[in-house]
Amino acid sequence: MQKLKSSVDKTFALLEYFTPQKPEWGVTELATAVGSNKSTVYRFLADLCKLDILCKNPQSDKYQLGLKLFELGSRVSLKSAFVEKTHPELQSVAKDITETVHIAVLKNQQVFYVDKVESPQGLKISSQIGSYNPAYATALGKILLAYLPESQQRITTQTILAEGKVKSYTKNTITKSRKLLAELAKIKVQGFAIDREEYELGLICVAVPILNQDGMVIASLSASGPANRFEEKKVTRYVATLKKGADAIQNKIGFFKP
Amino acid sequence: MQKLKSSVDKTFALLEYFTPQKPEWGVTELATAVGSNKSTVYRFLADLCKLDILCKNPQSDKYQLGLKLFELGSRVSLKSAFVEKTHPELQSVAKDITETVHIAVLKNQQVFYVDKVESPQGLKISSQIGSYNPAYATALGKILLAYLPESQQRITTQTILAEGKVKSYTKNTITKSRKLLAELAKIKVQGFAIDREEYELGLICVAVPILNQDGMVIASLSASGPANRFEEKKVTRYVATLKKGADAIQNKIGFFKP
DNA sequence: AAACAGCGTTTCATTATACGAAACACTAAA
DNA sequence: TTTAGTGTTTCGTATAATGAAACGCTGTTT
Repeated sequence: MQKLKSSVDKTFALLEYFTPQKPEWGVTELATAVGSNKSTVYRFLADLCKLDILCKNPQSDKYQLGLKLFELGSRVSLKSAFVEKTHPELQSVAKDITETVHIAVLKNQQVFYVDKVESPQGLKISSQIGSYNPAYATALGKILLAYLPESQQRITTQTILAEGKVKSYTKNTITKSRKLLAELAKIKVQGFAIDREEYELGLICVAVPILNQDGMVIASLSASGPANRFEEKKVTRYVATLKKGADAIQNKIGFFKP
Repeated sequence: MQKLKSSVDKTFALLEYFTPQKPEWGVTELATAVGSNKSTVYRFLADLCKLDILCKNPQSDKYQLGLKLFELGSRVSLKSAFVEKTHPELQSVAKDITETVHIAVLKNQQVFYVDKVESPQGLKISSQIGSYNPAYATALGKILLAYLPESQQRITTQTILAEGKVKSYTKNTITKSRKLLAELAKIKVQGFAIDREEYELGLICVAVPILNQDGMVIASLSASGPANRFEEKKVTRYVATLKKGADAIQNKIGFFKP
């Protein structure tokens, strides 16, 4: 704490100590933990308490995170804050692969496109941020399904493939429950998903998962383009690049709980 | 801002300006809004940005609340210990009733909104998690007051309705102490509270209590929407659904210290 | 093309405020 | 009663926050 210059830094450095593992702190113990003076820490805690950023647990008489922080946290616009963090990574992946890169989440059991960086090449897929695509017919979607907790996976795939709702977009589209579950199992083993013209003829897409600290899938990252540009050896390279990108994103937003 | 002494105060005074109504601020406009110097505000924003408490929207090039704040908000025990458990129940109640569902607690003698699930219908009330509303003018608040221990109830209602503090939000708002106490007694007998346009014209809200194992009220659960959708017979059904939800929540949280 | 206006950002001398050692006020145990 | 552990307050000193002004940039107007 002594090396930090601004009060803003010091304030949030203190708040960082209030973790789920150690949610309550007394003045003295926190002061020794941060290596700072008792009265300095006391003033910070008292100030933060006045603002409800912290509050005192009456039982233990120690400080803990307060309701104001809860309020401020609820105000954060996740979409913009999230994209803000991940967009640069998409850019560097797209630059490396030179194909269009997407990041998507599962929403209403469909693939929801959160952000994209377009391929610099002339021939590229058209897609719309904020739009939906079927989960069973896209690499992004299959990743999101594959990494679902098993209990959820069964229910979700059954709902998705329910009679009358399935559509064969191409001759490659997976429409049978057994085939899809087998595909999902395979995807989880190999660590990436590939969509070989299952949604649109001539279009191939490779996707990898983005997991949080608890190993839960929170999003998927993909590269997609015309089939002729996705030979086997290139796919291997793309997957490696995508994984690096997914790692970088995980480190930036690792705590995120959907 | 000029009257605030500590940097902690100044920091959070600035953050307060980032509301759902105005989530983005430039340096100059925020400086004039708080009545402070441009460079001072700039330094605060830049510092907060470095910590991810704020971030810059690349489109507008303005500052907005960042992911770190979301993370800190998620760490508040209220959220980790309470909201995470109760949210699924809110969802199922909201799905059944198809109106916006809120859960709230009493804080500083006001209604504090802890969580919500919005109505799927187009016309719905706007509310902000983490914000406050007057207890005497809302169904959620009247429930929380009605189930207070008698000794506390007298003091609290008197404080709330003290001269000069009461506000008639609509012609239906209860502002007299005797009327409010009678209303609270009635609520406790019938087991639910209803706010018939007492806070906002056109808005009706029905609420039931959530009690802990000791029979103490710890929160209230409500459904609210436009008056025309809350006919008498529907209210009866809503109350039944809310009570089922409240029961489920009680079983999940068992013992909770408010 | 030049001048202007409006931003965000940087600089730097001034001064307000954050700092820490020590004292103080409790509480609980020895 | 003493001791040791809290949280809290005090006050002279040191440092970090401050604001006017300048800077650099962008887009618009003349």
